[in-house]
Amino acid sequence: MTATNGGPTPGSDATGARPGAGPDPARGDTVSAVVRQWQSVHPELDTGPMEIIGRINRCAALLQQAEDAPLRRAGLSRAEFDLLGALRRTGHELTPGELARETFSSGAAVTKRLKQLTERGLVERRGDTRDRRVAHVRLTDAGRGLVDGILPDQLAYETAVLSVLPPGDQGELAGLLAELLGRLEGRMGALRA
Amino acid sequence: MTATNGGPTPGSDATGARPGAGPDPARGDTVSAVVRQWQSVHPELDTGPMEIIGRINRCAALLQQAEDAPLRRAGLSRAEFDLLGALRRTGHELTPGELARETFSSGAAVTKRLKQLTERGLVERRGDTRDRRVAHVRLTDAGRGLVDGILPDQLAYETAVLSVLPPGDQGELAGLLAELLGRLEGRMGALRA
DNA sequence: CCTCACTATTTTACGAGTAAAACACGTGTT
DNA sequence: AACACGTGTTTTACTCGTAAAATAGTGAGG
Repeated sequence: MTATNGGPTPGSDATGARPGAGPDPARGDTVSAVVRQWQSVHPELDTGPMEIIGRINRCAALLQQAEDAPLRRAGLSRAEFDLLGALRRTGHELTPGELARETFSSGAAVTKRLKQLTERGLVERRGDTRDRRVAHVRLTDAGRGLVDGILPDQLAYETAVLSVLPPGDQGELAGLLAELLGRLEGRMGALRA
Repeated sequence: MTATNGGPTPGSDATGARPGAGPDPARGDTVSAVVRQWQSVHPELDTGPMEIIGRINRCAALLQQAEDAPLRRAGLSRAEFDLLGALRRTGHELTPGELARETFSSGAAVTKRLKQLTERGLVERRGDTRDRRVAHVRLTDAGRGLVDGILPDQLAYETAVLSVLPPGDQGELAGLLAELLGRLEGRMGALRA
């Protein structure tokens, strides 16, 4: 997964939405339609969680689809971009293990991506001199150039997509998501510990 | 996609988070740390979109991981549950094509899932009498029982996970997500049309 | 009736991720 | 020194999803 996104496969909703029928902008989103269906079948259930979780999942799916456009133009998947981005933003070499943690993916996935990115000349590896188990990965000049070239486009694209919401709402949304995410991450950390 | 990250597979964040270091509950979420890193490398860029898209992606990844627990106990993947749920909440038979649209997945994926679910005795199919190309799928009694048995657990689990946010914030978040999703879906629909 | 164009569904080939096993090395202990 | 154990990375076997091709069937023209 990309550092930023981490979506399971795109498009799984807790609720299951109705894309078939064209969305009616005046009546709300597809998730609210699904929730109404459930309510009419099981009126006794509290469908509150679907209104948040279903929408987060659906938004993630839609945003990802839209968002990948500038990346794909550069021939990169989101996962690959996240890996390169982790190297770029930390500014120093990272080991495969660190990259896996940084991009929320398995070590095996990182191994495969590094293989491809190395073949494409975007990253280089060198072995650690003290501990020969570990490798150190860094961006090549081409890799750094690619990231720096794509990032502005990517951000501009995302800005455009999000511009359907007024800036005030964007700030509020970012704040609420930060609160939710912070507490979820704390809780997960607590479970692990 | 994500402005920052773009992880397609589960867990991709627009920003690329730092799970390696334990999250510090007091200092914010992993996404804000990633955004700070980007800012220090490229101070001229507007990283605003990452604060929303990165967090949505990351939340989706975390919630899905947590959320799937009750499902897996019943031996169902999220995708399978979505398919069964679509049949349950609409209350009538659906064709494979309708199921694909309803669950936001490809027809091929639906074909595979139907095969498995049919073998497990959770759904049944019958051919249309007029148009022999189309099939009609319905839940068996076992399938309906399974969905009705799981759904309350699933919702209770989701309620517990979301309880890290006070109810007022939950409502606000649901509202903002509904607005975003409604407009995104409208825009996508407009692009298609 | 035959054929062309279109639609619904399934099949095929393949890409990408994961978990678990396999490797390859350090490190502490005796 | 030798061994057991832990850790970093890669390999293996497998699942699942997709895109595109193949299959099957309808319906309008001619």
